Amino acid sequence: MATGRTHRPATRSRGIPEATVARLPLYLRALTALSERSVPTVSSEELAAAAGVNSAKLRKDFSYLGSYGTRGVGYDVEYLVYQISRELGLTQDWPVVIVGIGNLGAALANYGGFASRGFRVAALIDADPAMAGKPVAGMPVQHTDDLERIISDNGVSIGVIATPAGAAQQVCDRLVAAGVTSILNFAPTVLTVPDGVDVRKVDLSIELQILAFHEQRKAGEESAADAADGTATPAVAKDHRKGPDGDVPAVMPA
Amino acid sequence: MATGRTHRPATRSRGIPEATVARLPLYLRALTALSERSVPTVSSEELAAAAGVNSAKLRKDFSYLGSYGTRGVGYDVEYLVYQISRELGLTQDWPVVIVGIGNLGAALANYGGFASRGFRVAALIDADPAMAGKPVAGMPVQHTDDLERIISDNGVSIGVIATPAGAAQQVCDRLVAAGVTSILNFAPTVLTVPDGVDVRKVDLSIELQILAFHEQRKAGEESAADAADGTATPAVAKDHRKGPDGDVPAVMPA
DNA sequence: CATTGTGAAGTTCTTCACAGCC
DNA sequence: GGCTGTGAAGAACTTCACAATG
Repeated sequence: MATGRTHRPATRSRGIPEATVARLPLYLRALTALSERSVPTVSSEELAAAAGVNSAKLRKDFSYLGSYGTRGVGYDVEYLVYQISRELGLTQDWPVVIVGIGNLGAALANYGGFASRGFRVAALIDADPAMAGKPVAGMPVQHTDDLERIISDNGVSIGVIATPAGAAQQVCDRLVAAGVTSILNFAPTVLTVPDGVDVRKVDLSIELQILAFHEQRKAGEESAADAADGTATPAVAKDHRKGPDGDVPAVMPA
Repeated sequence: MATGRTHRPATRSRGIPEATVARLPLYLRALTALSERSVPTVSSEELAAAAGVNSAKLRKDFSYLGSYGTRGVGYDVEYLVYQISRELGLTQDWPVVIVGIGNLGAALANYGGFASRGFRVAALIDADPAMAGKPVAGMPVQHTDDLERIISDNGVSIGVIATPAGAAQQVCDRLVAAGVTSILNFAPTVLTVPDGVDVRKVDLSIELQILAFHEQRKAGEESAADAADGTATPAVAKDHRKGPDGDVPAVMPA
């Protein structure tokens, strides 16, 4: 399955676990906040709390990057910010295109979090001719016809798909053919891509469905046996919000 | 510090693995598409392809729900749709509130994927007095002052936070105090909640950072494979994304 | 006999617990 | 003394492979 892999001596990192990679941005965000407050060093315990993970996990994660801490002291904030940024490839500029400028696409275009992390929105692309030229987030929307040229001219390797589900695969194919090798997909559909292309997906309704599952679990402990029943009994499950809050008070943020 | 311990793995006897729960919405989406095409039955192989997972995993996932298939034949589409919907708690109506009606909040309010999955946007809430009364997605924005009443009146147990990072924790505390027990957080900050409250997180810039990491890795290995010869033939690709997916694209460890 | 359902093996991730160092 | 770094144990998840079965 793994295509012929060659050594990549550029970075010393020998395979950082995917789970760790997924947390690095979290650490980076917490560290950036500390940096802005001019905090010079931080312990794994403090940083872990700020990032919402446990300290053993954080230390283990950092151990994959190298030994960047000082025993008895902690980690140098600035130094860590730099190391993690470098590891994530954020020391360079990544031009991205957003395809599909509907409500979500426009919101993404306006989202400040991209620019502040080394991502530059190079172009906004939409299939609707009526959108062409219209300014969104201070930049004119361009037509899909020019997709290939835009990708090429700007050296874009990361594309964001915010089109309706029906158009996503087609857009994806064109992005990939034009040279894009990483895609962030907001369309609620499974994208098929060639080897070597990374796809991450964000599905808003899926997140809610997962919450609903757990919510349902909380709602009642009474019905014990309603599982592998087999009988398709049209559930009459009625929405029954839990009692008038008689529970835990909000946690006090430090 | 954050909550000392935020356990959730209280997986009782009949607990469905979290990784499986995260995939159920994916299966449901694929099944719904088949259902609309009036396909009566589907094999694990076919359904797995449509959902972007491998068939062994899918069968294993379904085995946690019960024995809903027929050996030699496959799964009854309608029946599975019902069973998964029930398992996810989608046979009931879930009123949700969206707090923070900026670009993203408005996009979420307009997102059709919620309604079609049993989620009903019960109210839009914003702290800006200028927004109050303004219609967004055909419904008037209400002021934060009324948050508690809105939650209570509508029996809301799921809240979506789309405010700036600085306001998120405060909004979260109020939602929780008012009775919300599941939160979908779009603000780029770690939320601290009492035990019993679920938080899922979607962070757009984190997703891009993870892509950037892999993108950086690719730089160096010449992709002799898919030269863009115009044939955007998506070979049977693998959506080799890793991670807790359901859980990690943007999942909060809690 | 095609396909499910599932023990068992394999892999990845998390947590523990403590040696090692400042 | 305080805190990092990490081997090892443990838990969760994935994949294999094949018996079971309609």
